[in-house]
Amino acid sequence: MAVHGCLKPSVFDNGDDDDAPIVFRRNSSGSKQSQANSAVKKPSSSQRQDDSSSQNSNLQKGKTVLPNKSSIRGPTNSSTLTVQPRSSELNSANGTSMSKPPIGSAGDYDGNLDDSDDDKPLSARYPNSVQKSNSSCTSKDLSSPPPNSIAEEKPKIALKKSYDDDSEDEIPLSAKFGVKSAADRSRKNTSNSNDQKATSVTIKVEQNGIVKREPQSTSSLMSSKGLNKRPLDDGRSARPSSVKKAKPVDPTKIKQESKVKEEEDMDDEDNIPLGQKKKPASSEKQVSSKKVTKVVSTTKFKKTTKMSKKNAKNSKYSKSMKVPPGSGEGQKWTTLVHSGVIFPPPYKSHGVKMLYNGQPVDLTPEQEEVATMFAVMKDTEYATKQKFIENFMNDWKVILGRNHVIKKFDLCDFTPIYEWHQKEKEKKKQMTAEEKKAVKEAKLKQEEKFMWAIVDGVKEKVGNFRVEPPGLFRGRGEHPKMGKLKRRIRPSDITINIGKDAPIPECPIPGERWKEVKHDNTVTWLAYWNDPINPKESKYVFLAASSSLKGQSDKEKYEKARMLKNYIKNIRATYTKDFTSKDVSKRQIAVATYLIDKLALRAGNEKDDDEADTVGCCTLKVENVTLMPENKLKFDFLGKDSIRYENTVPVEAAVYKAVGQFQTGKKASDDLFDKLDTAKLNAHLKELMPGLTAKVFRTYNASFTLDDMLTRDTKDDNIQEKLKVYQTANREVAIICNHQRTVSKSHDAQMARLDEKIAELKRELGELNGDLSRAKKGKPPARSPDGKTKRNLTPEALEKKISQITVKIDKMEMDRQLKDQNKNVALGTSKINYLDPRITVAWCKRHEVPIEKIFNKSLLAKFSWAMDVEPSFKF
DNA sequence: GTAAGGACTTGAGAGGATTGTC
DNA sequence: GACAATCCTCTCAAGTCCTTAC
Repeated sequence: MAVHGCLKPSVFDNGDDDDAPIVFRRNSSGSKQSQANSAVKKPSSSQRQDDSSSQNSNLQKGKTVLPNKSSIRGPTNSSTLTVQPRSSELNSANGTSMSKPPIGSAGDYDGNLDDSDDDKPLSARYPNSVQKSNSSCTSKDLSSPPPNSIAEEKPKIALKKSYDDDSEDEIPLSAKFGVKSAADRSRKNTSNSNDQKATSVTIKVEQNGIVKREPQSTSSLMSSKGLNKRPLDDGRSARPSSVKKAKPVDPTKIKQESKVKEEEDMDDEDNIPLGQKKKPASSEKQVSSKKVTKVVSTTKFKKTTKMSKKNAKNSKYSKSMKVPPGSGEGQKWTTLVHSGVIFPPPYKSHGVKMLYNGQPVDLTPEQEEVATMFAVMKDTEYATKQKFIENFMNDWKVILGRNHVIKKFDLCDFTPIYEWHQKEKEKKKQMTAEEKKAVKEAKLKQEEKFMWAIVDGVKEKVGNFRVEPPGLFRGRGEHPKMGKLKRRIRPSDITINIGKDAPIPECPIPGERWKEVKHDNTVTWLAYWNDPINPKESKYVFLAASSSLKGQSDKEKYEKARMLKNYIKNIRATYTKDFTSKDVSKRQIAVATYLIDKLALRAGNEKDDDEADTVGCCTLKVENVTLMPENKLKFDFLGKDSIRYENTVPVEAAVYKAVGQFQTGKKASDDLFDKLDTAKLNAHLKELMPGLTAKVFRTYNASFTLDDMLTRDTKDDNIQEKLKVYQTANREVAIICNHQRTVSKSHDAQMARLDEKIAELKRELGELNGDLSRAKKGKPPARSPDGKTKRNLTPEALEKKISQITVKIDKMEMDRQLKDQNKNVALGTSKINYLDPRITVAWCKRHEVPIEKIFNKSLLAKFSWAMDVEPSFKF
């Protein structure tokens, strides 16, 4: 078929852009509430998408999947997915346009035309049916190299390479892509400037033997309240974040182990597939890696962490990684001082009596507290859920005691307490500004000491120093434990982690004591307690996102995703080959990896029965995937947070066939990948790239898409236009990652108001145009609709006014469109977790966009480590 | 080999703070 | 100044992935 016929596997890929990229995107407007709400008032989401597609050629030409049945997670959960081509392909007639900076330019990461397509997220690579419907692709094409007609339009070197690829699956990538070293150099040039900066900071650390502040430009962002920041490359960076609870180091062994470590690294190379072993390594790079090995080898790593370490070694940042004085293996800090945690205030009885069977009932403060927990949730959807009510009643009855009059939920009337609560809320709202300020200051004063920790002499913000108050568990989706009482946490539940020499935080509740005090410097948590709902699980108190420890970890995450770019071609070749493997396990791993790569699915760990029934890739059930005509797969399942994932995508014929095989003879509720779990999948991925796990693909896909779209679509426009480009790219990523949000209750009203305003402006514009033509004939303006006489303006003044109103209308219409498009897409999550901030910072620098327009104060602090990136940075 | 536990990241939503509009 | 819209921060649930124990 035309659709899948164009889906060329990477292994047959000619390494070029001829297989025009698409993004398998979700139609945001079809998501969640929109299906329920917008159907009447507006064209269907899919229609809208299509409508806009005709207007906005950049992103909107796609094939729309029909909206699905009603949402599962309340009315707000479903999302309609649209298979959309990326604008790059649309901008080029034959799909060869995935723009890249010229080879050797500062922004050129690989500088290799042949790799240009391989570097792309898979989701960005395959053409869709619409795009290629007129092409001559047939199903036969699936296993064949692309037709020459396409390849011919490429530079010759690319064409030649494509056929080399076909025949050289077993050849190391480095051999296949000898040109790569040039690209490496290019990348080196790009990134070294960053390294140098980081390194210079690190050297100072070493020489002084003290912790040094971050470069001025970064620290100034953090300097509010006199917060000092530790540079990220202060040495801890040498330790892989995955190293946990490692054994103490014997300093006498350090030198010896250093040597052993190097040898081990070399041995390890044997275990790495040939393709990666020598792959990007120019000799220059290898030398630098060796140096790093020596430096970091003062730390003894367990075998299992070596991958991570090698990962770090490959990272450009590893060059500046030094172990700080006094640190050991897996060590996260040397000294740690903090004040522990703050507890919620004890319950204060309000004395308002609820009704039972119409009669007021007496409750003890403890009983009343739980009743109040339920009463204040009266307005929420939870209060109507049977499971929630059932769990609440079960736990409340324990507190009420066997002999209490309250037996049945149906006879309970919580309204008096609910009304009391509403009044309290209103009272709070009615407080004067001064009163509110006073309350805020009092709270701040009380909490100030808990807000900070001193880590290795540097003051760092603590993330969540407040112990969670008691309440009713608000599990998401159809969580079997929703409504259960989350009891009050006491000091005796809490384990404190603090430096050995630091004063142990005073227990704030007289007569009680901490459960335990530990001095474990291989972890970053300051305190934890067991979750009362899931005692197997813990709640941790960590440093804030802006802390250096978190920043370091963040940086490593993005470097790992960036590294995937170098391996992706080989990985795709491997799984493509395995689509047809006789070994079912291998075939399942191949298909699962393909789906994770292509659709940015989560790994999907096994879940217990007492958790919400959600799935990820490895836990997909047969019923979650439907084979559709023309080699399409329809996915429909509840993912993380019970957010519905709905998508219909064309896949390669081999994948389609394999999925059909995996389903054969199984029940709807059986696992699609019965031979697979996340451990096996990740173990396999690690064979393909050090430290690679399923979630790295999400980061890679997201960051790559952002970088690509920003590079491609940013023009020399005004800031507003540039910001629009950024928001569009951000949105694209959010859709790929399935980041949804509930449509605001007032959305429709807001839209209506905007429409009104636009209509009013248009009416005004019409009048002005009439006045202008009258003015040009020397006539006075016509009376306004309400009969009033208007000022007699000159044609010039009228033209100016017309121009102003036209601009206003354009802006308003643009705002309206964006608002409607984004009504159910959450942009924040990807910005916080998936988009390498260096891409944003570099783009802002290149295009003179104030970074504050993109990152708020919190994000600026969180990403302080990325602020010094060179404008030429490429993901 | 696998289940359980531990340590972290990712995620949506609530509600407060700020900004815009009239 | 009042109100609405938007932005931002905080909260805590729910994931991932690693280590440990058996």
